[in-house]
Amino acid sequence: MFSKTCEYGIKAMIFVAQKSKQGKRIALKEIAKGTGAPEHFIAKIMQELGRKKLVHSIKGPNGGFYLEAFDLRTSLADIVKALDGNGVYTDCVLGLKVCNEKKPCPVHDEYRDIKKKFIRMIEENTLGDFNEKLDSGQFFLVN
Amino acid sequence: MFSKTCEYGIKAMIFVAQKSKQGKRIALKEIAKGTGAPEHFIAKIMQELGRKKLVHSIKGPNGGFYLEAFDLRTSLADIVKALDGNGVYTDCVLGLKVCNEKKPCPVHDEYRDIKKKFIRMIEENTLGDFNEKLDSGQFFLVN
DNA sequence: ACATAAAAAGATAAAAAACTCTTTTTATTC
DNA sequence: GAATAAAAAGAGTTTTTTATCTTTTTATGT
Repeated sequence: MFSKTCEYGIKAMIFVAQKSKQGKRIALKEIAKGTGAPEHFIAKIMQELGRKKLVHSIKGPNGGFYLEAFDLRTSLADIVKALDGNGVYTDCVLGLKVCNEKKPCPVHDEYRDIKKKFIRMIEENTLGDFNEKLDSGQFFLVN
Repeated sequence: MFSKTCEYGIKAMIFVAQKSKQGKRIALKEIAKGTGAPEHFIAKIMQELGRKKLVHSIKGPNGGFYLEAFDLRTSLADIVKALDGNGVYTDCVLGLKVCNEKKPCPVHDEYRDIKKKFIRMIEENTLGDFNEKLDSGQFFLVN
């Protein structure tokens, strides 16, 4: 579904969002531990998310990654688009280059609805939502 | 979503099903052309599908791949399982090792319904269905 | 200013997926 | 039974993804 890069990225953003709420900055090492991602790999991912302004960071002692309150409005879709591109929106399930309403692939019609729901899911779930749900023990991020 | 291997495999099976209906055997070269897959690559894929008995073949002149009437009951899910494994059934969208009803990931509940629909889609669409729909011009397999 | 702690950047390596080439086996037809 | 046509099998290459290692830059506290 998502690339490993994207999976790690999502987990990391949720993790940072959580800690960030307490006004803390989080070091790569902690993010790696907290998400189960290899440290240097998650470093690259955070850099990319940083370039795309989805997360912020400060170098040096007491530095680390953090989110502004503002950033809690970031949706899963934003992260996915930043790391995996727009494939979720544009690609045919069967990988056909030509597949649209006029020239539908064998499952195009049936998939339309599924795709719509999936996109709604990633667009409507924000880091802020996850923070709240996590507080109330409604879900877990286990490795 | 699916691996390239799987995408090619699905297209190839639909293609063979179509031709097979006319009692023809189809050579790799034709399958490659018909699906846009590299010939030697689709060869490997057909071999694997052959081992798993989803398609049959005969060597030598006038040989090629074909399906029995029986095989038209093969579903997309059968092909996906043969080539990509059971990930679609078992894996968490976020790639978490632990994600279930007791320890749900952040989008587990919402994804449950989507997954269910997706699985229904691949299980209920068979090669036979595609043959029929194709005959009535309801869909296309373009590259 | 210096030591230190952290991220950023760059380069490299390992693993997996996608793709290709060559040889062997099997069936067919003449 | 020789020539031929096709798939099967095996080995190899390329590309992409995932992961690691090293160096540089930047900020902080003393």
